[in-house]
Amino acid sequence: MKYRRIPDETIQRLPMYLRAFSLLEGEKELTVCSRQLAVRLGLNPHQIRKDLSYFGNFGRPGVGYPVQTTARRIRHILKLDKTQKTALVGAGRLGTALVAYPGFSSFNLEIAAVFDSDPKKIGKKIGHLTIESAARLAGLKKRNIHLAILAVPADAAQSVTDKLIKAGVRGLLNFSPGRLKVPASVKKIDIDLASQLSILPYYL
Amino acid sequence: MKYRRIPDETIQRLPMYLRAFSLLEGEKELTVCSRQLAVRLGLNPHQIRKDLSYFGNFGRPGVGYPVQTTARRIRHILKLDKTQKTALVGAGRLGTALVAYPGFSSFNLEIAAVFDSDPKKIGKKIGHLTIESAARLAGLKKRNIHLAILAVPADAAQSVTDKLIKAGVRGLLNFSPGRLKVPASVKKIDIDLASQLSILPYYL
DNA sequence: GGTCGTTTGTGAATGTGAGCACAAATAAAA
DNA sequence: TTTTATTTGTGCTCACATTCACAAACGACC
Ligand SMILES: NC(=O)c1ccc[n+]([C@@H]2O[C@H](COP(=O)([O-])OP(=O)(O)OC[C@H]3O[C@@H](n4cnc5c(N)ncnc54)[C@H](O)[C@@H]3O)[C@@H](O)[C@H]2O)c1
Ligand SMILES: NC(=O)c1ccc[n+]([C@@H]2O[C@H](COP(=O)([O-])OP(=O)(O)OC[C@H]3O[C@@H](n4cnc5c(N)ncnc54)[C@H](O)[C@@H]3O)[C@@H](O)[C@H]2O)c1
Repeated sequence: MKYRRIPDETIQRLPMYLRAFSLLEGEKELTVCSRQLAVRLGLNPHQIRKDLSYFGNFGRPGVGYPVQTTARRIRHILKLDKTQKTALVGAGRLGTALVAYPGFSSFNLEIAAVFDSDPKKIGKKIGHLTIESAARLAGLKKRNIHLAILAVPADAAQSVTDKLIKAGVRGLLNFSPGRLKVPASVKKIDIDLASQLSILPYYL
Repeated sequence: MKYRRIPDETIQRLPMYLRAFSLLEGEKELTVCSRQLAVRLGLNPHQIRKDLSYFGNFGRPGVGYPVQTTARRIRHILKLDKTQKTALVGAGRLGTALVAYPGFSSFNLEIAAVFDSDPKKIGKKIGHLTIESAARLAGLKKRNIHLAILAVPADAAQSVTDKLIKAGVRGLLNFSPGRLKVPASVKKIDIDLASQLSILPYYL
């Protein structure tokens, strides 16, 4: 396999593939071909083959993809073969919903720390985690946490982000609306729920 | 202006433009040029001009875009000039966070009904809304609600979706993971938070 | 060992969005 | 009125993701 630039779009589809392979793993399937997988996921078999081929030869012609091996390799590519700890900042309505969500663990993702600035919330338990003061954000590097979820009000988002980056965070999932400035070395994903919902009426 | 197909990407950027224009409206600005707007939004002035030009001539050369008029026209395009009622199905952790979120109203979006299947929840108040039985979904058409947010567990998602569509819903914001089958006449937007978070470690 | 049906991997073709350059339009100044 | 400084709108080009087509690889069966 020659080197080719890997499209961001391909990376974005990997979790979907991983979810499918994990499911097949549970069903004790040994192999799966791109056609079956495409039906399951509602997309094009060519796309799946090309996506996977960026990372080397996963499958065997005439057979398909070995379920267990491929699942493992995708986990490795996404660095999900080790549990990835994530910090959550903002223990508000959205934040508490996210902490309680069990669906992250199947990807080996773990919310390992929760921060808030509200003195009334600090020290309270949220699941098995204790809400910490935002002043303690600087300690994230020592705790080996390099990812963060941002669920604070928009006007606090930039200052919290700056602190997070200073604390060594290099991946950010941002729920607050409005632009957030981050250096190029930090990967940021924005989820603007109001904007997403605003799109729907257009298609009515 | 000649007819050109409008890219989905353009539509997806319109809420962002609308938010910026609404803000400028509040600041009593009369006009804004694509360059200023681009700085604010962190993107390319050419892109903004091209996007807006799909919908006719918004701006005046040498001056820029009239703030109020343009805000109004974008609202009209997105059909946000009238309040758009939305149903929420699944009054769980995520659902309650969404109902309480005040950020939808600035787009003229309103969560106008909440449904759940849990008898213990039905009848309870959530904000100023009363949680209704999922059996009452069929009444959505009469209540003029054509949009829905899906915040139910994955295994209930498809059956609820089918009911929603039967009830006349034509736009869907789906938070449950896994593929959801909908007819082509229905616009569906998937938000898979676990997948999004799974992408971050790759870039570490 | 040879043939046949199946499935992968990948170079090439296609389609589409983003970026660019410039002409036309506008306002303000000369 | 003419000139100059801006800024829009848009055809064109470029970059890139998706789709296609086919050769090579593989297993099964004879
Ligand atoms: N709730 C939703 O459904 C929803 C939907 C879309 C977007 N959002 C966005 O998500 C973010 C959070 O929303 P929410 O509804 O949970 O808000 P919320 O007000 O319920 O919670 C925000 C929390 O952040 C904490 N906080 C404020 N400043 C802080 C700081 N500097 N450091 C640490 N913590 C701080 C507050 O104490 C509070 O607990 C907002 O930006 C909002 O726009 C929320
Ligand atoms: N909580 C999160 O932060 C989060 C994150 C990512 C994705 N999600 C997804 O969002 C969805 C909801 O998550 P949640 O954490 O709020 O779950 P939850 O279990 O807290 O809430 C689900 C609600 O749906 C109701 N419900 C179940 N079946 C129903 C039916 N047939 N009709 C109507 N209501 C029904 C339940 O009674 C419950 O109140 C899930 O699909 C989940 O995967 C949630």
